[in-house]
Amino acid sequence: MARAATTTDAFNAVAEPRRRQIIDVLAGGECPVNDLVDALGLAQPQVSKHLRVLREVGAVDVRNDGRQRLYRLNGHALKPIHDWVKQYERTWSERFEALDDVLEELTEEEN
Amino acid sequence: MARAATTTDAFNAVAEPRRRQIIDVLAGGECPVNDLVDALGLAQPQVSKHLRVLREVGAVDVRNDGRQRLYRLNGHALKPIHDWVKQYERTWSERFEALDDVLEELTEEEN
DNA sequence: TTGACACATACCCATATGGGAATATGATTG
DNA sequence: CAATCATATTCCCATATGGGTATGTGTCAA
Repeated sequence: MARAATTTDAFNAVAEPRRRQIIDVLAGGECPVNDLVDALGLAQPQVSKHLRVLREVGAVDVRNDGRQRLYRLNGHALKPIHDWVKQYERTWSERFEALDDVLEELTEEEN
Repeated sequence: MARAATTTDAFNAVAEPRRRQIIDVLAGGECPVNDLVDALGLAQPQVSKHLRVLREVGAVDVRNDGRQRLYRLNGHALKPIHDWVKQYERTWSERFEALDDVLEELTEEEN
C-alpha cells in the first residue's frame, strides 16, 4: 500500500505546509483564490489543487461571487487534530509539570 | 516535487494513523518493539520502520536493554502541531464562541 | 559454538504526490 | 458574439511511501 491520500483526513491534508499557509491566510477572513495566489507566491493551479484537498476534508467552504470563488475557513475540521494532540500537552507544558509536582507531593503526604 | 518526506516534521510523521497509534501506546509508558507489534497487530518490520520515522522527527527516544530496545514517547515533538492547531480552537469551541459574544457586547456598549 | 530471540535493514512494487505547463470552464464586459 | 478575467482540470514526471518478504545484526542461553 502507498501513503494514505492527502484527502483521507485533516491530518494528511494539513501535513503539507502550503495548505497550512492557506488556512492561516483564510483565518483572516473569506478570500478569493487570487489573493491566496499572491499571499503564497505560488502558481494559481497549485493553489486551486491545494484548495481542492482542503475542501475534500472539509477544512474550507466555497461560495460563488461573480467570477470569483470565495473560500472560507471551516476550522471545525481541525478539531480531531487538536483533540488528539491535546492529550500530549502535559509532556511539554510547564503548567502541567507543575501540576504533576503538586499531585506527587499530595500523594507523598498521604503516605 | 513529490510529497514531503514523512520524516520532514511531526506533521508529516503523525499523518500516518499507525504512527499515532504507536504514540498512543507509548503514552502508557516505555515499551519494547514486540509489545507494539502485538498492540498494533502489524508485522514487526513495519513497526520498526514506523519507529524509525518517529525517531527521526524526535517523537520517540530509544534505549537498549539487553536484546530489547525500549522506546519512550517524547511528546515535546508534538508541540508545533499543538501550537498551530490551537489557534483555531475558537472556531469550534463553544467557550470561545461565548467569549466572542461577550467581547462583541462590550464593543457595542462602548459605542 | 550453536540456537533462539529481538530488532533493524534491504529489496520489490503499486500508488499518490506536488509542481510545471497547457488547456478547459464559467462569468463578465464590450 | 468575442475577448477577458478568475478559477478548475488535465497531463507529465521524479519521488517517497507503506506493506510484504527476506535477510542482517546483536544479545542471551545452553
